[in-house]
Amino acid sequence: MLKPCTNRSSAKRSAILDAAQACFLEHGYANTSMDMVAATAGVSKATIYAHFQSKDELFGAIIQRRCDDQAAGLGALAVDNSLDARAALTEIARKLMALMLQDEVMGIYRTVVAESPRHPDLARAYSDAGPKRGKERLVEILNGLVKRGLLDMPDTWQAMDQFVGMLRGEVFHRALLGLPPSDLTDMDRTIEGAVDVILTAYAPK
Amino acid sequence: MLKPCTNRSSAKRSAILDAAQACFLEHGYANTSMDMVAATAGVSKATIYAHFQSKDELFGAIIQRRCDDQAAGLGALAVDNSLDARAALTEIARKLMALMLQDEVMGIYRTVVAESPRHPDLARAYSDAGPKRGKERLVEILNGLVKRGLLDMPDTWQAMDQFVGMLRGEVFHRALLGLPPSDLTDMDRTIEGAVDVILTAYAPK
DNA sequence: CAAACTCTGAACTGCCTAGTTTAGTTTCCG
DNA sequence: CGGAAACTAAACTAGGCAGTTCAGAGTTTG
Repeated sequence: MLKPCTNRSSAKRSAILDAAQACFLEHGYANTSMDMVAATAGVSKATIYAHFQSKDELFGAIIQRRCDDQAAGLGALAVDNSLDARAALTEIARKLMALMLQDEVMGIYRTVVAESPRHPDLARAYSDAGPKRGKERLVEILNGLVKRGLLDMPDTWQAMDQFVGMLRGEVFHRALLGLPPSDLTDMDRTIEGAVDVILTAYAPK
Repeated sequence: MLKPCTNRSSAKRSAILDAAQACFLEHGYANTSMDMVAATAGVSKATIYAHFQSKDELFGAIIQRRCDDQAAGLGALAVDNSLDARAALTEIARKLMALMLQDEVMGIYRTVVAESPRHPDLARAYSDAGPKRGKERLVEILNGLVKRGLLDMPDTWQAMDQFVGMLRGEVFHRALLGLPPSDLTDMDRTIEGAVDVILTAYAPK
């Protein structure tokens, strides 16, 4: 009864998740009603409650699914082994920025941040399944560059955090608040700047 | 009628703002009812509507007031002119981190981020009155260091953004999601690391 | 003291919400 | 084909919410 498992059923389940995601990201958790989700999914409200016990559980399922998708996208973060340090860092930075600034990703982040005081367990789950995995992947990549002697990082984890921090900066901040990007937030300049700083600060002796 | 202006009146007004801020930050905008605010403020709901036209306006007034407070706090960002570059940057970083990580500041930021899709004008007002002013102040300070020949920054604004970005990093991210700080987010190490990187990257020739 | 201003408390309107139930319909699979 | 599982539409419960209204009480000021 709770989680039907035929083909038809799982199709409906997906439709519900898709619709709910769209609604939650657009209107926020509290401003989304189950009727709205039902209408968007083209499904009756009873069906939603056949698949998910409550609005909360539905919300959790969406975050979970998004994290899985995002984790899959992290595969794209691989870097060609023949590149020099500058090219490799620039490549990573471009991919990472593109990943982070997707509307969906920003929307999820906003929603989780918004609800984190009321859903702390969910915030943790999101952080572990999403950003944490991404950061681990980045550390691996940087370690690769260090092993090849292209960079000299005493603490790869910290260097990664600094790199990501610089990339986020104003661009990310404006995107998070939904403000139009300004001249000062030109992405390419941000990337180039961050790469320059990292290269200078962690140049091999 | 709309904005009474005697002493008693303005005392009530403050009480309402204090209570509303506490409620909004704790429960979020959508989950806070005007009855809740009235009860917290020890005031009747009618009185709230005598001072503020709507829940939205009340919300806006809180953000505005917080920004003013925060702007006042930026005065504390002054730096002793006798300090060398490392000491000056460390000093700024400490003050900035302390400022950003206050519960109130984090709460406001979370709430504004959460509501930005539904209140874009408010997001802009917040950004202009809060973070933007802080960043301008920081640029001034960095320019001071550049003029004294302690740093060589081709683009002070970008360097500032990088500095702040590195400072935020994992610490800020965890605080925003309400996660407990981990070993990896030790504040002093973050500060020292960011200062090191900036010093190396922007050392005068 | 008295008029003008301000606040209170409670009731009230009209609407929206999560979640349930019911009775009837569609789809699937053996 | 027949029964079981899944779905639908709509009504329903029970409650919460923004915002209004008003008679009366408290406060300020001239």
